[in-house]
Amino acid sequence: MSARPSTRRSPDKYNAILRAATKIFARKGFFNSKVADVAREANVADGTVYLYFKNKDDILISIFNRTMEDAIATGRHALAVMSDPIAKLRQVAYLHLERLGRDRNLAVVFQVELRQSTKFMEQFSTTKLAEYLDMIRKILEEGQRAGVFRTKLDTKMAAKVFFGALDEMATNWILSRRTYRLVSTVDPVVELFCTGLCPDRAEA
Amino acid sequence: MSARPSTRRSPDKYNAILRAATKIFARKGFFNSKVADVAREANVADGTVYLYFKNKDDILISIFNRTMEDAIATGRHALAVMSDPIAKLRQVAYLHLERLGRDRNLAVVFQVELRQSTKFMEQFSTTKLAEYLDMIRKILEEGQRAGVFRTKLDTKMAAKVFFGALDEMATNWILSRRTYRLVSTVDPVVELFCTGLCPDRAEA
Amino acid sequence: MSARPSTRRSPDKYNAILRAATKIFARKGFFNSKVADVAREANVADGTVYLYFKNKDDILISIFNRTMEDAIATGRHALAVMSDPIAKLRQVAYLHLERLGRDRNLAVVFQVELRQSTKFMEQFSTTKLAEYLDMIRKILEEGQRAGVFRTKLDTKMAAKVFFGALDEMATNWILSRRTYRLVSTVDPVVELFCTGLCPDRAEA
Amino acid sequence: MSARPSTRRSPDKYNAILRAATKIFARKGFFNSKVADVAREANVADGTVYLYFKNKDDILISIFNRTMEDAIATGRHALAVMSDPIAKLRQVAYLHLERLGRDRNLAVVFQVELRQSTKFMEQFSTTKLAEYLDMIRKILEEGQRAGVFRTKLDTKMAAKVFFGALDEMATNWILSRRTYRLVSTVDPVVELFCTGLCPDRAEA
DNA sequence: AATGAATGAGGGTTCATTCAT
DNA sequence: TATGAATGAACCCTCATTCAT
Repeated sequence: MSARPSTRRSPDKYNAILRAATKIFARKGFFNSKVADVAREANVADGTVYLYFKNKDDILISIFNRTMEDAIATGRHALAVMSDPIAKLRQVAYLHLERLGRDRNLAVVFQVELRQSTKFMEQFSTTKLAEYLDMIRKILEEGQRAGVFRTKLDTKMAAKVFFGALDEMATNWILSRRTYRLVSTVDPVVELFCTGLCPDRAEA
Repeated sequence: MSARPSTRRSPDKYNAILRAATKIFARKGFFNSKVADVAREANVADGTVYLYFKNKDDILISIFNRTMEDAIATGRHALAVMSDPIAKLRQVAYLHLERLGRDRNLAVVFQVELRQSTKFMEQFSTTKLAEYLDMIRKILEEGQRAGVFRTKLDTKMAAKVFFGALDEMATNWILSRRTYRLVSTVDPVVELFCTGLCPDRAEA
Repeated sequence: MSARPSTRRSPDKYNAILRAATKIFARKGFFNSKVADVAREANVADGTVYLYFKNKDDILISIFNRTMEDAIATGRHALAVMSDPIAKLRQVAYLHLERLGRDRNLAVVFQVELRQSTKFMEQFSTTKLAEYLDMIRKILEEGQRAGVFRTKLDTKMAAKVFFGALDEMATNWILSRRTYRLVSTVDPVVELFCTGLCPDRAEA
Repeated sequence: MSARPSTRRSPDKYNAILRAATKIFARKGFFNSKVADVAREANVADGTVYLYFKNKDDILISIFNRTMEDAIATGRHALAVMSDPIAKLRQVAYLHLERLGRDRNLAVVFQVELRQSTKFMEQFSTTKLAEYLDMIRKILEEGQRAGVFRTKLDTKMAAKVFFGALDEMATNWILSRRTYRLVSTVDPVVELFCTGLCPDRAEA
C-alpha cells in the first residue's frame, strides 16, 4: 500500500526501538519476543513501532542492515589507509569481533537470531553478506599480487573460511560463559589462518 | 504427568516422524512448521506425534541428537583404524560435509533451523557439540605429539576454527544455488587449514 | 489452502454456532460482534468456530445461504400444489414474513446485518436473491397467461416492487417496537399490490 | 469534554469532508473505510476531521441528515404548488430516484452503508425517515379525500409499500451493472402502484 | 497404540481518537 | 484553526496440545 514507514520523524524513537529490539530479541529470541515487549522497552506505544517499521520482521532486518552498513563503511575506511594485507586481515577480524564483543545483545542477534530461517538468511547472504565476503576476498587477492599470499589459493573459498572462523569465534563466545574477551581471539585466528596447522617446512 | 514418550513401540513411526519433520522444518522453517504438517507428512494423526515426542521442540532436539550420535559414532569408528592426523582431519571433514551434502533437508535443519535460539544452542553446545569439538581437538593434539602440527598451536581454538570452516562451507552451500557438490570443498579446506595463507618459506 | 471447513463432524455444533451467531449479530451488529461472543453463546471454544467456518464472514454468508435455500425449497414445495396466481403470491408473502416474524434475530440479520457492504450484497443478489425474484416473476407471468394479471405489466419490475414491499414490511417491523405481528401485513400488502391505490372504476 | 464540533468556521472544509466521506464509504464500505482515507481524500489532516465531526459515526449520520433535510425541503417545496395526488406521488418518486441516480456514491451510502446496524437505523427511522413516510402518507390521505384513492386503504401501510418500492428500485440499480437510468423506473412504479396487478374490472 | 475434534491462550497489527505544537 | 505523530485498546485467527473414544 503505502511507502516504507522508515524514519518518519524522530530518529530518536527509531533508534530507541532498534536498541530495545536488539536487547529483547537477544534476551528472549526473535520468535518469542512480542512487539509489545519491544515497545515497552523503548518507552513507546505498541502502535508507534509501526510508524517506524513495516512489521516485526522489518525490525530484525533493520538491525542487520544498519549494523552491516556501519561495519562495511568502517571497514573500508580503516582499510583505506593500510597497505599490508595481513594487517588488513587482522583489522577486519578486529573490527568484526570488537564490535560484537562490545555489545553482547547485538552479538546474540547476529549469531543466533538472524539465522532464524532460510527466508532471512537467503535475503542477507545475497546482499550485505556477499559484499562483506567480497571485501575479504579483495584483501586476499591483493595479498597474492603482493606475493604475501600463495598464488594457488582459491580466494573465494579462503574468504569463506576466514569468515567462518570469525563467525565461530563469535558464536562460541556467546555460548560460553564469556570468561574471556572476544577480541583476544583476533591474533590467534589470524595467525592460524596465515600460517596453517603444519610447522613451517623451513623449520625442518 | 505421563512418562517420557518413547521410541520403543514402533520405531517405524518414530523414524517416519523424524524424517517428515526434517523435511517440513527444512522447507518452511521450524517456527512456521505446524505439528499437523509434520503429522500429515508422516502419515500419522496429530496426536500420535505426542506419543513419540514430548513436544514440538523435542522433535527438533531429537533430529539433532540422533544425527550427532550417528556422526560421532561413525567418526570414532572411521578414525580408529587411521593413524595419520591429517588424514584423520580430512576424514572428519569428509564425513561432516558428505552427510550434509547428501541430505539437503538435514543440512538446512542443521545450518539454519537449529540456530533458533540461545535456548537450543546453549543446550547443544554444552553436550554433543562439545564432544564433537573435543574429537577434533584430540586429533590436533595427536598431530602435535607426532610432530605433524606445530606445537605452539592452541588446539582448542584451532578445533573451533576448523569446525567454523566446515560450518561455513555447509551454510554457504545451502544458501548458494548449490551448483557444486559440498564434498568438493573438503580438500581445499583441509589443505588451507594445514598450510595457511602464506607461501611456504621453503618455496622461497 | 485447505478445503472449505463446513460440517466436519458434528451438525449439532455447526447448528449451534449458526444459531448463536444469528443471535449475537442481531443484538450487536455484525461488525461489533466478536467471534469470541459467538463462541461463548454457542458453548464452544473460540477455535472451534474455525473448524466449521472459514472465517467470520463465512458465518454470515452461511446464515444467508441456509435460510435462502430453505425458503426457496419451502416456497417451491408449497407453490407446487397451488394454481391460483394470487393465492401463490399470498403464499410467498406469507412464508416470507412468517419466517422472519417468527425469529426476530433472523429478521434483523436479514434486514440489517446482511446489508453491510456491497461486497456481501453483490454476492447475494447475483445468486440466491436473483433466484428468489425469479420465482416471484414466474408467478406473475403465469397470472398473465391465466388472464388474472394485466398483460402489459413489466413482470421483472413488478417482482422487484413486490419484493420491495415485503422487504420494507420486515424492516419496518424490526425498527418499530413490534407491537403488531408481521404476518398481519400479508393480506393488506397483497391486496394493495393486486388492486392498486385507485378505486375500481367498476365502483363508479 | 469540548463542545460539539461545528460547521461554522469553514463550510468549505465541512463540505469537502462530507463529499470525500461519501465517496470513500461508497467505495470501501463504512467499516472498512479509515478516517485517514477520508481525510486524505478531503485534503485535510486526520485531526481536522474531528474539528467538524464528533467521530466517524457522526460523519455517516451527517451525510444522512443533510441529504434527508434537502430531500424533504425540496419535496415540500415542489409539492406545494401541485394539487393532483398522483402527480405528487410521481414527483416524490422522481425526486427520490433522480437524486440517487445522479450520484452513485450517495446511492450506495444510502442503500447499503447506512443499513450498518440497528443502532443507526433505529435512530434514522424514528426521525427523518418517519417524517419522509409521513409526507407520503399525507399525499395518500389527500388523495382519499379527493376521491382519487380508495377510501378503505390503510395509508400508513401504503406509504411504506410505496417507499419500499422506491427503495428496492434504488438498491437493484446499484447492484445491477446500471445499464439503465434509475429515473426510468419512476413511471412504471407509480403506474403499478396506482393500478395494481389486476386488470381493471371495467375492462371486462 | 492411534485418532482427530476440541480447546483456548496468545500476539501481530490496525486505526479511531487525542493533543502538543 | 490545522496538523499529524503518537497512542493503546481491540480482535481475528492460529496452532500446540489434550483427551475421549
